[in-house]
Amino acid sequence: MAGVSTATVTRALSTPEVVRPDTRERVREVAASLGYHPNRAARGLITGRTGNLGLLVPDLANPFFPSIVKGVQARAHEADHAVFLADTDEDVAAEAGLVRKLAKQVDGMVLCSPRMAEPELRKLSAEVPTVLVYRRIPGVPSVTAEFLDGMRQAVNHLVALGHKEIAYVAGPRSSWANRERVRSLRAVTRKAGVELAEMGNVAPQFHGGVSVADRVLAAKVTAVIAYNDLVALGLLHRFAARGVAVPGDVSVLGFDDIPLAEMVHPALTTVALPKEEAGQAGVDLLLRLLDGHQEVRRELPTQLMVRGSTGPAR
Amino acid sequence: MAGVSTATVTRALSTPEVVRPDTRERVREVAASLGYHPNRAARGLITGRTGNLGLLVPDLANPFFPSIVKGVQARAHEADHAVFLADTDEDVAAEAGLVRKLAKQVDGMVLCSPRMAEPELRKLSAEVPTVLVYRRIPGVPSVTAEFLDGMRQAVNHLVALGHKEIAYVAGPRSSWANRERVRSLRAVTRKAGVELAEMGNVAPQFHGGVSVADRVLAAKVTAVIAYNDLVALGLLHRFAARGVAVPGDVSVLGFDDIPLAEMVHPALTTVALPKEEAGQAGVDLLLRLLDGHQEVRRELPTQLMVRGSTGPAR
DNA sequence: TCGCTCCATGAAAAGGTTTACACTGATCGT
DNA sequence: ACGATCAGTGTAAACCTTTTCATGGAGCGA
Repeated sequence: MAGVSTATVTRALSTPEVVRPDTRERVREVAASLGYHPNRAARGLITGRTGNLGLLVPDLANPFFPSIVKGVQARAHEADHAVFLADTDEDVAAEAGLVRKLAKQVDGMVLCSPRMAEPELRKLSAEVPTVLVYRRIPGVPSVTAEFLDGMRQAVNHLVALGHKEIAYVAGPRSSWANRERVRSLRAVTRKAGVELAEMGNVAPQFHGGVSVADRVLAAKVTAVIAYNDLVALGLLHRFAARGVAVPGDVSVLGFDDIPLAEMVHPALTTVALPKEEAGQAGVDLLLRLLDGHQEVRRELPTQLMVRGSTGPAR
Repeated sequence: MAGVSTATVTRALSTPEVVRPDTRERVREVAASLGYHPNRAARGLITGRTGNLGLLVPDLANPFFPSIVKGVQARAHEADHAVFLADTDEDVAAEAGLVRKLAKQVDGMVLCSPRMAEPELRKLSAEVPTVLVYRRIPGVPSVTAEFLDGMRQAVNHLVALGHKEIAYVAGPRSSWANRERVRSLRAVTRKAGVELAEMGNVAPQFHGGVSVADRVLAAKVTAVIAYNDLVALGLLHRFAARGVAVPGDVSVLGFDDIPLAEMVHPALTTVALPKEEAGQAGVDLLLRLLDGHQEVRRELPTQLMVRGSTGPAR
């Protein structure tokens, strides 16, 4: 319709600088008037790039993840990539299979804090360009946050309030994030001369916090740090039911800063992890990886959000 | 490698019954040992089916939607389809564009309560097979819930508790769901002889509830039904801050039954809408639509969840 | 034994792009 | 005025499947 060959059409659209300006404009106008867009499947066939990214999350119902998905989504669309989403429903066994299935149709994958074992994950990352979000494995590009610094802020805050004995409610043993948090917390409390009572491991969910709340009280601590906000909310819930005042009797501190943290009463003091930013950074790293660059790792800052659930020690 | 042509390979894998059993097995073994899987893009080129579905949600940060996404996701994977996710960030203007971009790469789209204007939506559904979730438009397949019945349960519950004057905090004017809820609520309250005070419209979010809470109190009602749970939680938050007892002074009732509803104190009484089920049903309808069946509409049941935020009228 | 049917398989086209290569005409230097 | 260069464009192959059509051989009835 523009009186040119298909080759010129393709050039006018994807490498505009090589066609004469008037031809280019004509082609583009006709394309627009026809609503023509190149078929991505056909293009992928020859370029080897699909323009699609895969994103894997363990459980979208955990409010931590939707924010990450949003970040990935937004950044990917900016870069004109579409996003395949897979939710494993915390099914570790299914994870690898899902990734492999998706791998065929994408240029690369963003894996969001998978529980998968390290060797498996490493193998996967050799098969398909992969970026890890909130998990770190040597040699695999990853986005994480400064857990150590976050913990330091949290503990310093509690110390400043006069707390000397702190409980930590641990998350799943197989979770990398939990191991990191424990490690950071031990280091920080040792340095601060604070006594640390570890308990758990609980499921990283509301009911996990509910189930461990009574043990926390029995430990006679004046403050408790939870693996994440959901667990902290579970603690708050059970404390309220037992008539334990927060922060009067015990201070509660979470991790993640999910939206709910602000909505409950008392609002939850928590260490905010970058979520949308992490998703965006994940996509950035992945796209750069696809372009041959080899940026290995990015570590984002954390920020203590002081709200109502922490106060002076009893 | 199996000593057969590509044609036989494709047959052995996709229409096994037409090749001789021994050939079939040989091909399959070789395929497995090579880790061969047909390239979906190339297949799509000729079959016209991509095996991909598109899913559009207005805001993944609204806890109502992740559940739906999970449902869509799960059902799609069962049917061996992958899911493209798009989050419009409540940007109505971008919605149609996003859908059109995605439309090229998918067999069909599940549109989750889009704000888009009806004519636009109708046009879109002519361009690409479409199923609407939580929105109904004549002639377009859709999945909704029995709002009227849900409202009846809610109002009957309040009436049984002795409430005679009820406020409704409306959601966005452009939202179909809001219009439905208002319509149902008016019908039900009229029949029950209950006085209805409507206020709003507010954003369907926590801060929407916070911002309207004082007006609700000023209206001197004994119970309030919120557009959705987030708004209800906003109300609870502000009531708590003002020292208004729930349900002592005022009963609060939400809509949706998002996970948070159970986690706050007092736990929120709410009308549960099927979420995962709606997502699954959406995929079911879409797949059936793609097979030429024309199931037009599905309406799922709702269920009042009585929790702590409602009690006898003051 | 002949001809027919039917089953299993192969050859080739088709699907919508991109890209290597070839070609044309104009510009430039001499 | 001639050849070389270069910009702009077209031709055709390639990407990886699926599917239509053709082919060959076996089985069967007469």
